[in-house]
Amino acid sequence: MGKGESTREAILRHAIVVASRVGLSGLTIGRLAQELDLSKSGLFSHFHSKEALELQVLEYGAARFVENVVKPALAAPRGLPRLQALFDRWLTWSQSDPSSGGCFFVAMATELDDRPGPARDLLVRLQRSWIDLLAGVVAAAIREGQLRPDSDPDQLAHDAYGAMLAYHHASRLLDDPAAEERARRSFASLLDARRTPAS
Amino acid sequence: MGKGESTREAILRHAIVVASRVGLSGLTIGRLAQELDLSKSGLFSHFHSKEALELQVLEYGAARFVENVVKPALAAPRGLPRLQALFDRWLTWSQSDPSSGGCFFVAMATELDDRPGPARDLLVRLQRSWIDLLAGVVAAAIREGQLRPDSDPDQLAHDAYGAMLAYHHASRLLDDPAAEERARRSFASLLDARRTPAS
DNA sequence: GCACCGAACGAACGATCGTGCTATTTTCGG
DNA sequence: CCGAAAATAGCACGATCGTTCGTTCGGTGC
Repeated sequence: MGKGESTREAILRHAIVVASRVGLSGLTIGRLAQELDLSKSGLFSHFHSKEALELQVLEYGAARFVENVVKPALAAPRGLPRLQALFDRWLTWSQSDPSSGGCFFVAMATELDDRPGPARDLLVRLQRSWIDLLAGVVAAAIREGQLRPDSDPDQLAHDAYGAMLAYHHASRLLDDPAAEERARRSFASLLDARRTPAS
Repeated sequence: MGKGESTREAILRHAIVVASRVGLSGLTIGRLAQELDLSKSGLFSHFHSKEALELQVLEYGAARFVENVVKPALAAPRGLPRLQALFDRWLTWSQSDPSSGGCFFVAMATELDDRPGPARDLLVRLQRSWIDLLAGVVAAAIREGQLRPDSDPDQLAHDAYGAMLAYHHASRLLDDPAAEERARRSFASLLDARRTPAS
């Protein structure tokens, strides 16, 4: 890995933390340069435009999400255990180090939902594939006979996302100490309502 | 209502629409002035500071929410009907006119959750009182014997908020045409899981 | 008719935004 | 160890940010 590549990664790593807190529009070249002890132009030359920086931040975030949430959870046996592992990792990711501003993608989702452009398009693709992944694991759990066959995988994926968003809201805005417990309860209820009697 | 008061209200009315889309930080004095055919300084003189403008926008949004969601729903008989009316009105409010950027408070919540200051403090108070109101109506439904007595009102309020956030995400970011249907289903499931056999 | 006041305007401020140029330094293969 | 290439710095630009100041204009009370 050349020098340029390593500083580029350092930039992106820090940019994610900043963007989680102040959004992509609040993510400033000047601020980024100052906090990383670089010159504005030196940092800028890695990306050639603000928009390219934003896209790379999104892609880097997605890569980290796959690395820390998806990949480890896929080690769990398919069906319900894998679904539970995904949710657990997801929750852990949302907490992450306290310095980080919660789940990066939650912040991006509400910022970009009204801002057309390549960044929004990319985020939509990423989020769709994540929800589809969730729904796929749900479908597997149905095939395994762990969830009732009339369960709607997309609806469950949608509701699981809602539980995460509610957790984020309660935890980060309202400082509710019971937020994590509530999130786990929400998710457990979603599963219980669909569980087969046998399982 | 004097001249000043009426233009101040026109400013706030438009500011809410803008802020729903681009956030409070994206809400610019210059932009606001341009879109309302005022001079920057003329508009500014109504508020004396950007922060005061932000606070008034939040307060104005809260007043509109109470007017359009809370007050009409309180006309429904207490207990479950009132809870359902609140959710229905809430959903309608989130859709509102298509020009508006979805639920104003959803946008504010994720923007301000990592930005300490008076604006965040005010928003936290507003959101807490809204969730407490929801929980109160749930508690009434329990006393009425419509929901099982072991139901946790705070958890249900929390989950209802999650359903709204998931709706917002699916509808505004993912352009999911089934978003509204999913939101209604989510909320119905929340109630069904807690309904008393008799009701 | 004169004094006053609220409302709005135009111009300017320092700061910061993203973005180009041109040097200068640093890195690294031969 | 040298020279090409990559990485970074320095400086400047037009635009826009929030904010301040002095001024103008229409209306209202005395």
